[in-house]
Amino acid sequence: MADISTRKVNPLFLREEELRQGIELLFYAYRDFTAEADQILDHYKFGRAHHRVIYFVSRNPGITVSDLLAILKITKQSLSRVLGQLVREGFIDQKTGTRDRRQRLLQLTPRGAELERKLSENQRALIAAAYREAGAEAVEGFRKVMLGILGEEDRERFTEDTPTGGGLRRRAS
Amino acid sequence: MADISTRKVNPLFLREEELRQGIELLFYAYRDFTAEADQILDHYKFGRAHHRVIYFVSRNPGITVSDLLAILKITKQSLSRVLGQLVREGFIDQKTGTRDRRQRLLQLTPRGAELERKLSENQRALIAAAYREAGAEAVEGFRKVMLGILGEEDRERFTEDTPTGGGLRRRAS
DNA sequence: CCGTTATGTCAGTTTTGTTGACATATTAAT
DNA sequence: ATTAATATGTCAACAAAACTGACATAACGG
Repeated sequence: MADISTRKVNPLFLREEELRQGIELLFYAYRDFTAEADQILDHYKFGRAHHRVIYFVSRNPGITVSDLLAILKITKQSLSRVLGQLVREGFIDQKTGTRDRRQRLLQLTPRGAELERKLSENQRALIAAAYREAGAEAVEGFRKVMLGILGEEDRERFTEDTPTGGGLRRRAS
Repeated sequence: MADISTRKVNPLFLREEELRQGIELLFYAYRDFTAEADQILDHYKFGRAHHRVIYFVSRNPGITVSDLLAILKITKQSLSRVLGQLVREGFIDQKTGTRDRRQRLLQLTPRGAELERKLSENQRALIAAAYREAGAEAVEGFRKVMLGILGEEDRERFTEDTPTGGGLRRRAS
């Protein structure tokens, strides 16, 4: 099946080495990308999970708990722990929905917004530097490939100009 | 504050949005990319940590424990747990170094190599599909941006044609 | 011989995830 | 109006994967 000679015959055959490099690029980039904010989080005694919650609440003010769960793909018990901490310590605000009073709409408090800014500042700077160095054309390629890697369900988040939560379609449930 | 009209007035707005998309592309792509192999690993009662060890040992046959630690950036106690399991269950082989008999050179057993192939097959297929769909030019852009994101120390791994461990320079220690 | 290095191990802790069961308030449907 | 479904929360137990700190052993290098 994976005969070496295929390489010469089939121009679409992607070299093993090229693909392995792709795997490793993802590993190293993600490792170094997340390492940035972790130091700041330590200072607040928070972890990466708190960061993700803060980030997506910031991106989608007024998001419901279940929509947040759909994004994070974790259990409500896991979310509850970190979300509870963030609410108790005054970084996130819950207000009962007006249309549906069962919902707890989430939004950052000023304090939460300040932490969010501090956290993503580093990451934006890192991305910005990489974008600047690589050039606009490379960025377009980066986007194309990344969109191909992530699941179809989430792809639309990047094609619309509404933020993450705006176009949240209901899950199969 | 975040008035929609800002977009027309402030050229930094689009930039901000562009950078946030970059952050999210990394989050979603990594989440979905790793989700693939996790199911196979469950079957062996292994986790993502085992996968990383298997992967990098495969890429760098005869790698030392400390070089592996430098790549993974975890503590030796953490590594010891998963590495111990992999050795005991016959996926990885340790042989005493000949030049330096303190070293335990790591390599996959046939069984380990089989698992590695099974695991990365999915990931390679995912990358391959994304590459193929995006086109060669986009792939070059992807590589450029990713290299800009990951730390300078690891960048050389991708410029040489030797695999990951080949050019492992000594750490500052 | 002695200091350093490479590796391993014991013990305890933290973060972040999991399952399963159950409780409450609210909405929607019959 | 009652009942079923939904949105959320909570208790409890557990597991994976990281951490710190302390200590042990073997081998290298001067």
